[in-house]
Amino acid sequence: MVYGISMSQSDSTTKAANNLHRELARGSAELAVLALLASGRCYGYELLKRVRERGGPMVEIREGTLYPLLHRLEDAGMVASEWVTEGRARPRKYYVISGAGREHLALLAAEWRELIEGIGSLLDHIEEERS
Amino acid sequence: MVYGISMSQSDSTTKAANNLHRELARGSAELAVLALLASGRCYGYELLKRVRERGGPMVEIREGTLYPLLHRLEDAGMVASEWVTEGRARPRKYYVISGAGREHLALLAAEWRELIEGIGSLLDHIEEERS
DNA sequence: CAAGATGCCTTGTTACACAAGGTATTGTGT
DNA sequence: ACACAATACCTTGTGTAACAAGGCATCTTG
Repeated sequence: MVYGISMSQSDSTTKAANNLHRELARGSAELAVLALLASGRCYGYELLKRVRERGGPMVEIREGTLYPLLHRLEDAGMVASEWVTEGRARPRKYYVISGAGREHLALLAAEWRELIEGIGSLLDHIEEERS
Repeated sequence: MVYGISMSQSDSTTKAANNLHRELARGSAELAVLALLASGRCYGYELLKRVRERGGPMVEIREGTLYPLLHRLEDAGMVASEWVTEGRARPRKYYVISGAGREHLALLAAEWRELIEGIGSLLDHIEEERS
């Protein structure tokens, strides 16, 4: 009505409410993957499982997210990859973090801490007002 | 080359490294705005200043981000708006958080805590390996 | 022999963040 | 009087990550 958009309110409301939690975790996939690779080399499918085990419900990574991410990181020189065939198993593409990758991880982790602090201070503020 | 974009690799590398910190903070704008509005009504320009003061360097919000966000929140019923003209000053559009907005804020805050925990457990894990 | 797990990948869609631009008023410095 | 910054709202176009959905191929299990 105000902006002349031909969309019912219930639709936009539902959409907004359902999808928003995805936005919060945006960009965290990169931090998660680099953090895991800092512990040792992994192949893609392995990363998917590890994130699922240790990352909790908000850090889920899908295949359609992970593989393009790994390719971006490799193009940027943050990781290197290597195909490994063990015995009769299917070939796996192992990823290893590079020096630049570790530096970038340190930067990302620092920014992550700053973000936590910033949001935390905004959230703490409501608590004060309400008490 | 890979994506058909006429961009040298050094450019794309630089770009990736520089812009990634924006991705981490993605989606946090909504949480920040709702948190501020939970303390009391605000107008847009005021929100920009408050986030700058209390949000820290990672929670910066630009005008081109804030105003569409407020409109989305209003369309979704999370906030209500009201034009107020005080004396001879320029009219201000005040936003007030709604009941649904508070519920949504609580949900977002809970998800935020889960995200912190998940990423935290992944980051702690490297510390262990390296010690 | 079918179905699921393993393991890699891509294309198309969606949604947000932002740079850049616009409009208009008020206050400040010279 | 005039320029400039601050106030205060807004939009369009571009970039990009996340994802759903799909594909390919092998191995294991019922």
